[in-house]
Order: sequence, then structure tokens, then C-alpha cells
Amino acid sequence: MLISVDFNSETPIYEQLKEQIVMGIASGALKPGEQLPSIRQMAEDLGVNLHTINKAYNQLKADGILTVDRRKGAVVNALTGPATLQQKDEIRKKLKPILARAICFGLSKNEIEDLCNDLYHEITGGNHE
Amino acid sequence: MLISVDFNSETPIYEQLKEQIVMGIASGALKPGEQLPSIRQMAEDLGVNLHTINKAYNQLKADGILTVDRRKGAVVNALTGPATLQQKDEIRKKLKPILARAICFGLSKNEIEDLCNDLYHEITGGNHE
DNA sequence: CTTTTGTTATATTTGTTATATAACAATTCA
DNA sequence: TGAATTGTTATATAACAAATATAACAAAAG
Repeated sequence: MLISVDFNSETPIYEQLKEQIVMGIASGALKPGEQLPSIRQMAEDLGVNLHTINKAYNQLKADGILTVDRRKGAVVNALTGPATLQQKDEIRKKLKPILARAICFGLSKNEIEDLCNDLYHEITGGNHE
Repeated sequence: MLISVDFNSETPIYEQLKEQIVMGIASGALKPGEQLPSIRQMAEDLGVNLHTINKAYNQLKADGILTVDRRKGAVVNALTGPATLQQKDEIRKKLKPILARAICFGLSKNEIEDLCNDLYHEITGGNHE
């Protein structure tokens, strides 16, 4: 998994990290049980501070996406089952203002459906059944 | 259009404002040509600073969603046609990390489709054909 | 003529992001 | 066992964004 950081981006570095790790898992590039570089290693590779990596890892840990212990470092979790109600609700809350904006821009229902399908396939690339 | 602000929210006040105005337009509660309260009026109503409202209005102006001049204040724009490529691309970029997260949580393609359709109807509520 | 409008400018406070160090206990490895 | 590496925690600092407080201006409305 290649991870890169854009220092000129509006999105915080630790958010960029989270997004790329999540993208890696969703695409299948990162599989359950797979191990991420140590926070110090990753920090050195990307040229950022140790705490920035730590923040990203720990937020993903709080999300249940990573497990991080002192022995194996950060490890990708396996799915524990179907998404919880809280998880679905979080996605819903994040999606809503973006869809409203899309509608504002004049996107039709079909265009939104197509866009979501396109993105789904762009992300999974054939994996995830 | 009733607008409210959560001072404890993670999302900045001016972002909350933008989201609610966009939601109002997408739902049909705000129609093209309709006029929003002046920045000072809105600031007083919500108990926030004039500049916070100004920032929200001006960013929506930059998005082409509002027109704001000295005579009529902030006015909702009519759709100028189908969404531009830049607009579609912006929606795409914002949607992608959220969909990746949904997939990470174990949401299936169908669940994502259903969620988007649900939200579409929840937002438009029967309007927008 | 007074009031209200959007606009612009400056200054200040607060919270977030990111960095720089430093230390600690637990674990790994030679 | 001893050295190195791990995640964790703490503190201090710099840079930036968000929000507020004032103030002033020209344009438009009443």
C-alpha cells in the first residue's frame, strides 16, 4: 500500500491518512490481518510527525477499523458482521449534505445513482463480490 | 425557511449555514428568486457575528448558488442548465471517501444504492420530479 | 436625510493542526 | 541479559482557521 500526503491540501494530513487507509481496505489492497508500518516508520516515510500518524491510527482504532497493540502495531480488522445502525447513521449524516448539493447543482436522481455506482466500482475494482 | 445553529457541533457555523441553505433549495423550501434575510438580520436572529453569515453567503455566491447584491440582498439562483463537469467532479471527490468508509463498514452495493435513494427522497420529498 | 444594505479593514480570542522533544513500560531481537 | 523498537503519554510551541468585536465606507431604500 502506497500512501502519500499533499501538504498543500485543505484536508488535514491525519484525515488524508485515514481516507487512504480506508480506501485501501475498501479496495482490497489492504486485507484483514494485514499490518501497517509502525507510527515512527510511517512518519519517517511521509516526512511528518509521529503524532500525526498516531492520531490517524487511533481514530481508525476508535472506528473499529484497525486494531493497534504494542506487539503487532496497527492491524487491519476483519468485518465483524453487517454494519451497525450507528455506522449506517453516520454514513447517512455525511452523505446527506453532499446529495443536497448535488441536487442543487441540477443532478438528477439517475445521475446520482450512476455516480454512486461508478464510484462503487472504481473503489472496489471488481472485488467485494 | 427556518435556520438553526448548533454551537457545540464539530462543523463550523458557516458550514452549517451553507448546508441548511443548500438543503432548503434542494427540498424546494427555497425557490429561485426567493430572498434570504440580510446578513445583519440573520446574524441577529441566530445570535452569531455578521461576518459568519457573510462568509456563508459569499461562498454560496462563489458556488453560483446565490446572487448577492446591495439592493436585493441574497437571492436564490435559478438553475442555469445541467450540472457542469467541475460540479460533478466536486461531488465525486466528496462522495468517494464516504463510500469507501461505507464499504469498510460492510455496506453492500445494494445497501448503498438504497441509502442514496432514501436520502434523495428524504431531501426532495416528492418535489424535483 | 436617515436608515439599512453589502463590503472592507483591523484586532482579538479560541480551538485545531502539526511539529519538536522527551520520557515510560512493554515487547522484540541479537 | 542488553540493545533496539514498539505504542503511549506529556509538555511546549508555532501556524492556521473560526468566530467575535468594532469601525468605517459607499450605495440604495425609506
